[in-house]
Amino acid sequence: MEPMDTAVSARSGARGRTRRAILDAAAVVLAKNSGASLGDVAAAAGVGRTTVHRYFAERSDLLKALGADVLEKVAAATDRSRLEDGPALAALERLCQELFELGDALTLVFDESLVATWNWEGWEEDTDADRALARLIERGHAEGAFDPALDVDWIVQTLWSLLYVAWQRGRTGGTKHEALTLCLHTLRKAVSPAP
Amino acid sequence: MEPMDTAVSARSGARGRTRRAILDAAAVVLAKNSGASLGDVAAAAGVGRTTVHRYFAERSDLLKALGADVLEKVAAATDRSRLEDGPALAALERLCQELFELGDALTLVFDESLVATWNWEGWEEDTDADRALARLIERGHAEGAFDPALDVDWIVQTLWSLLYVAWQRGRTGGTKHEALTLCLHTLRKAVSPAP
DNA sequence: CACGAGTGGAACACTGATGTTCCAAAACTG
DNA sequence: CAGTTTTGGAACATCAGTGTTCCACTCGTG
Repeated sequence: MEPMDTAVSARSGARGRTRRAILDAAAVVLAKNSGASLGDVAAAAGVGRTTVHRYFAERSDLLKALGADVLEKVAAATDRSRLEDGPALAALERLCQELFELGDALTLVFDESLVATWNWEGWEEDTDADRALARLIERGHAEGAFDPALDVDWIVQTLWSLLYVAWQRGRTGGTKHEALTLCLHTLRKAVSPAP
Repeated sequence: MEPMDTAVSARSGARGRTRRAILDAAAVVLAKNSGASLGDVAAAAGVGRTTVHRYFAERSDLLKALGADVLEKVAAATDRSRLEDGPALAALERLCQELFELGDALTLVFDESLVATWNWEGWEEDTDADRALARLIERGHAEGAFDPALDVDWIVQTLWSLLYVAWQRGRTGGTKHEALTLCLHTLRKAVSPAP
């Protein structure tokens, strides 16, 4: 009855739930202010500051776990998108929709000072998700569905930045659905070959 | 003997130069890590920490001045772009080129925790530059040069995010010129009406 | 219901950044 | 070159965040 499979597994009921609460709260709080204190995170999670330290000894441990958590979510979203299926453009749009659901988590990927934390820890090597996306884009290029003037890296970065902007928009002004529509619409035109 | 005319004026030779050095260094350092210490900024500017305090009493004063400085630069870039002249798309591309030259300064605009600092200080009301850009986009809509599905705010945000991504690319990988080309190419397709 | 796991809060030492003061050295100005 | 301006650095008090320990409380689960 011990999951303990890969890196981060669901602990026994009570602990697992608290851990999640802290991680989720941290994502929300740190997305707004990457310099927020652990006290802020604790408050947002509805737990005591001591409890946070009980789960993550040091601040950097929390940040590292948060990074791993985001990575896991991205991996799951990528998986669900089945990037190998159907037309490349449609697959990219599926991925976009899935990633959009990650919410504040995707904001973290954009934070320089946050990413720097887990940058010097054997990271930076591409994940499976990164590779899958790269393969999709190459396929799109081969199929003539993607603009050949835009290299893989540029399309990846553009995708993320449009997601970021769309998420910010949903946070302040209009509907999330409307924001996603704009994002997809813009992305489609951006990656399609010039007419 | 008191300049103090408008907001930020050029002080007497020596002082003005030091002030600029600090402001420029702050832009570079804070762009990379918004939580950098004043000591870091001082070191990057090649001045003593005391000197920084001499020009900006509190940290928030430096941040505020930095914000004003960026705004000023954006205003100047907008001005140079002459947004009222010629086709809307061409004008937007001119603006894009000018803003790209701002370098690290444009990264600051993207930093949530930085913007938050000067957000609660009577800011947020649109500047002249904001209005000029909004007018340009509306003109583009009227001329049929811009996609009617994209509202003003979305186009503005997209412009800034593409600039951000392009600048990051220039910082790590390829040429600045190459990055700008990709940025312009993508922006053009993104804002043009769907075929 | 009883017992242990899980928790919150107070108290503490410690660290790094901040902001201030003072003074001697350097830089600029006339 | 004399006099003022500007500067760097040392020393200092202060403060907020961090990380630790301890103890009493309250869950939930058997």
